Amino acid sequence: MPNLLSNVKITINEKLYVKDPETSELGRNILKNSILLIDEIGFEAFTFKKLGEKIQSNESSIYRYFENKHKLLVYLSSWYWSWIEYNLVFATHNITNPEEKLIISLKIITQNIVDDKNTPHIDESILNRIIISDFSKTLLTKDVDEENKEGFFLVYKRLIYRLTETISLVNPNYPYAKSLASSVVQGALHQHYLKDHFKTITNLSEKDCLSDFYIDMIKKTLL
Amino acid sequence: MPNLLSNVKITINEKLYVKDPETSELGRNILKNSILLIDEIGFEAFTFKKLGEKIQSNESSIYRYFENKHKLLVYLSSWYWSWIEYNLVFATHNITNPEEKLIISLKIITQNIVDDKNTPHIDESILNRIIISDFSKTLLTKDVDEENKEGFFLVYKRLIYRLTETISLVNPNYPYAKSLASSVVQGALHQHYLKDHFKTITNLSEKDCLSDFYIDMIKKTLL
DNA sequence: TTTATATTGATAGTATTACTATTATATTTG
DNA sequence: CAAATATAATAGTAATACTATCAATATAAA
Repeated sequence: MPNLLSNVKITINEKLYVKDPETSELGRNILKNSILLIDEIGFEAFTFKKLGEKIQSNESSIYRYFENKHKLLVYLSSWYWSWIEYNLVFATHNITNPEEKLIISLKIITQNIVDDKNTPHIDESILNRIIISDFSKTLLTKDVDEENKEGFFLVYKRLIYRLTETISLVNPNYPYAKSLASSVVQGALHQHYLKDHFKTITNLSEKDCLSDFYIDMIKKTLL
Repeated sequence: MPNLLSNVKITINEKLYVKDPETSELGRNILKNSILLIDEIGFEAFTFKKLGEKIQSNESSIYRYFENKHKLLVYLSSWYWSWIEYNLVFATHNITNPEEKLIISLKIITQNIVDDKNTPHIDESILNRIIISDFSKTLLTKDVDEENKEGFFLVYKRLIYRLTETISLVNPNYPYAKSLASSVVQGALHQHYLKDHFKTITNLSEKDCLSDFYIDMIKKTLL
């Protein structure tokens, strides 16, 4: 029985691409292999020329899909957050108890990601590593405000709105719901990064689960 | 009466520079104006050539102080975190009540920064803006592990150790002291960034104080 | 005071990046 | 089959991120 996601196409802001990469073989190849190559050599060293070599295609062909690597990264990020949002909405659907809904949401947001076989050209577990290392870079630029106006970060913000609402459902009087929600989403990525590169300043390790930290913190903060 | 800091020279890891910029007029000029220029045009657009033009010096002269702009940013970050650490140690000195010490620490870490007149060539309030926008970029590279081994991030980690200890003093049984400490230090920068660019996903605004959010959260979490 | 040494400035040069433009060649569609 | 579209190949430009060399100048040591 296929998961619902196999019938749901994730829609991305049109301003992020020149030509929709989901509509052609080359486009999907660009998505798939850009994820692999960014993970392999890092976003700074990643270029369209190297990607072209990897997929045996031409640099100029890739430029017909994406204006530059920054927009490709924003595209991949939007894709990722849409996928997380889908999982969140799906997992919390019909859950009426606010506390339970919040705990499920926190788990979805903080969990280790495994590949979703319904999306053959996207490996979510690798994409997750890219998000952990590189998502911040999409926000931390001189053009944020313009790009934000263009809607580049809508999906990300919508995820945070959802979490904010769930927080407010649990405790309507808590005055920092938005800050708490954005702290969790961004902080979870950060803790995963620390786990891999700065083990001395995190309690998270391979074996244990990040949601324990956040569930404990948020329960105490809200109740 | 001069502040103690006017007599304390902030020492930076020697591997971060080719020639110590604090030892010459040109070096101090590089520090001062790199802060201004990065703030002005953003770290991505910042180049040694442009900095050379700004200070009426030569690109090649700047390379004699710093290998590349990444190391300059790590240098500036180390400087910033040293300065914060100094303020923290100074402000919590002789405070024996753990809770009080924690609250003072949180205020130092989350506060809005104003220029410290004891350091004429560094404008801390501008440097703070750079740290908010660009500090993450020093950590999120393919070379983190190597650079971490070289001690590039020691000052930052030491600040987090200090906060961790203070947290453990308040509640020795709390199991996530390290993650909580690193979340606060990193999260505070993030909330400041949201305040300036993503007002809809934070409760922080110009008029109110970020420490309220963190003090509330940490008190509830620890007690 | 001369000499040695270190510092800075000016210029040139290289490899790579981040593109744009053009033309040729496939492939698909009407 | 003709027309339109997508891709590949090549070339070219401006900027970046350096390195190397050499001259000019300042400073310190003999």
